[in-house]
Amino acid sequence: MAHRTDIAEVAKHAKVSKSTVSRVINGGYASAEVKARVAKVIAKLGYTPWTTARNFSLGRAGCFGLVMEDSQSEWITQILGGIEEELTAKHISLLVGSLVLKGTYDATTVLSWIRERRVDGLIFARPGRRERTVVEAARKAKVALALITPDESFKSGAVLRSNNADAGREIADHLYDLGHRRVAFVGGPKESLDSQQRYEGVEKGLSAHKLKLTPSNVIFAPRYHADEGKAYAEKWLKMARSRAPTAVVLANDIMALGFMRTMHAQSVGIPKDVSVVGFDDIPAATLFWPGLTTVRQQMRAMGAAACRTLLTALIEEQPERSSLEFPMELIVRQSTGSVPNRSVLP
Amino acid sequence: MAHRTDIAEVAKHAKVSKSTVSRVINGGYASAEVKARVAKVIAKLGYTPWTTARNFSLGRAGCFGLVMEDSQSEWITQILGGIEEELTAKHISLLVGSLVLKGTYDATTVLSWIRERRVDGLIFARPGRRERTVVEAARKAKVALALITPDESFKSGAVLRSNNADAGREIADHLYDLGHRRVAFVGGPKESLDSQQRYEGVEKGLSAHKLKLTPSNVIFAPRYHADEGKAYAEKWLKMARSRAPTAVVLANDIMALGFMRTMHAQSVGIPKDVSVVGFDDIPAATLFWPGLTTVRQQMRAMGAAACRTLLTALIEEQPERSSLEFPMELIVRQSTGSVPNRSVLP
DNA sequence: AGATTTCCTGGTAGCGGTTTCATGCGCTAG
DNA sequence: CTAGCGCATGAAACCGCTACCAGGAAATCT
Repeated sequence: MAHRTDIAEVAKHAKVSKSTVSRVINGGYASAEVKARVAKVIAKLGYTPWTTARNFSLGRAGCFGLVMEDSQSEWITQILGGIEEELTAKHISLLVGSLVLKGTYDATTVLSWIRERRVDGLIFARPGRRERTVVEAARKAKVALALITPDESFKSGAVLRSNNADAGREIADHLYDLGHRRVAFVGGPKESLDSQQRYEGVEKGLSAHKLKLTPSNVIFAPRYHADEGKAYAEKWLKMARSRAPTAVVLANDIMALGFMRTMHAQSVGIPKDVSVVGFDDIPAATLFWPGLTTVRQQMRAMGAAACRTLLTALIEEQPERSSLEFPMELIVRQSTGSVPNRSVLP
Repeated sequence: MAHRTDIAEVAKHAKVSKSTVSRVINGGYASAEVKARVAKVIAKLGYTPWTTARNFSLGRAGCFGLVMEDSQSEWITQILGGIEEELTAKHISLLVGSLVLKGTYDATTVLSWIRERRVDGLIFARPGRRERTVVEAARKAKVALALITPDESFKSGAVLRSNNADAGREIADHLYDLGHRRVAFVGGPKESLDSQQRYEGVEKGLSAHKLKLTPSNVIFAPRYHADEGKAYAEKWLKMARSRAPTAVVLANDIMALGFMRTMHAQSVGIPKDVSVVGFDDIPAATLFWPGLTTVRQQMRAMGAAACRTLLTALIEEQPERSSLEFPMELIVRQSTGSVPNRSVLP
């Protein structure tokens, strides 16, 4: 029963046509007098345009989609925060889908979003090789794209990436300043561009101080997992202390925490005996003791920027490719400290 | 230019009317022969109904909204997983909004969802006192409601809650079996029903073994924060070992990790010197050493159930109130162990 | 056999906005 | 004075789908 006021009713009360009301709302031609009168009626009746009808009329979905793997959900809060910031008041909504990878890759959810035209744009957080199919489908369907990824090889959409290289250099400087001369790097999978770029950054940073990452001190783990940190810890424990690295940089926080955890269990002091640096600044990084020195990505800013590019893409034609870089922020906590005495001496 | 096939085109090719095509898609009357013919044409043309148009025609939004505080985002992945499970293939989308509480409470985003009829239903994860306004607004606007909360006092919507009491009892049993006789409980804010129920559960469980939570071993911290765990750790360290609790139950994992971290720093062994139990099973609980014994909420199941109730509410009239309880699962890791020798003796 | 009932189908009317088009008005320029 | 222009307005078309209604055919019941 509860009657719902629609634009026609507003028009009737204000003694104008539907078109005029629509123009007042969306800012078309209208005399000051009419504008005021209509606004008053809208306020009195408590009218709000029905979003679904508007979207339908405009031929759009009024939605952006966010696609990420489950495992990347550490960032979800931050990305969502950034997205919300931009989308609130823009009359655009956000769909969230995680591509849960149950053994075999299944992108049907996102593909159906595209087919059913439920999204006007898609934000991919860290798309991998497997997401290429989806990205390609989106491109063909003229769905706007924003890709949060270090991978520059995508041929369409706006790419937003963190400056891994600079972050690596910053870490190298930080460790050098603390007196470290033997540094190890534990990367993620070889295919991971993040891992690759982080490695190169650290390597460059060290070489600026005439230091090298010797091959024996570099490992690329098959996956980003705490156990890989543990595995390296065990390797470290077997080394002669005089030759063991005094600082270890791991390509993400999970591995770093795995490393620290094992060291803890073996009573190796951090940072007394070895300093540790991670990447990503996941929430758990502060909960640990010692707090993990790590590098934070500007996920919030990237989420917001992704939305802005999508919004502009809805109006203007989206350019073939665009690229935007975000600096990372070194967060120094307690897991890094001065080099142990044993290694200051020759 | 790219022509988009609509239902009329399908109708033309199949030599039937639009209505018939619609019926074939949505399962109305249609002869087997017609069904087959239409299905064939749909497949050939690659036709998919446009969701926005359908929603518009059906007078709905085709969206549910998820509302949670930033601080509860530990659960977001699980809840999302459960929701997706239910919503995929149901042609309903999900909006996510976090009510970021910037000093003063601001619910405008969600209120605008309701006003603009952008959601058919709302899922609240742990609504607090402040969310009552929004819940009330939703009720008035006939938006379906699902509330994941231990609070039974909401007057409308489906309430989904974890069985904190049983979980508390299970913890008590577990600790008793390990030989613990002096147990402490660190709760969250007094107003937190979760905290309250968890306390009562542990208390009941212990009393079943003729044990008591003495008032001196019970604390309710002003907030769920790692520092509160730390504060209790400091208190514990000051106690005479012969009288200090041999096991500490903290009302959430964050506090538990804060506690463990401080103990670590003071070289108190866990579980050698004291056992620790948390609540919630946040991701970091496994990363710590020792792994934290904790209780897991079935967030995934609750998210899924929330969707199901909302979906049925869209069809039938939603009942005034309903309530559903989910068991919690005790996850025994390494932070709990046999009681230290010192306290087995009288 | 005739009267219902059940099944199948097409025409048409919305759903609630936006947008195009035609028209009218008042002003300025030629 | 009139042509031309910019602004203001209303009528009507349109977006793509579903729902209602009417009518015919087939099956079932008396």
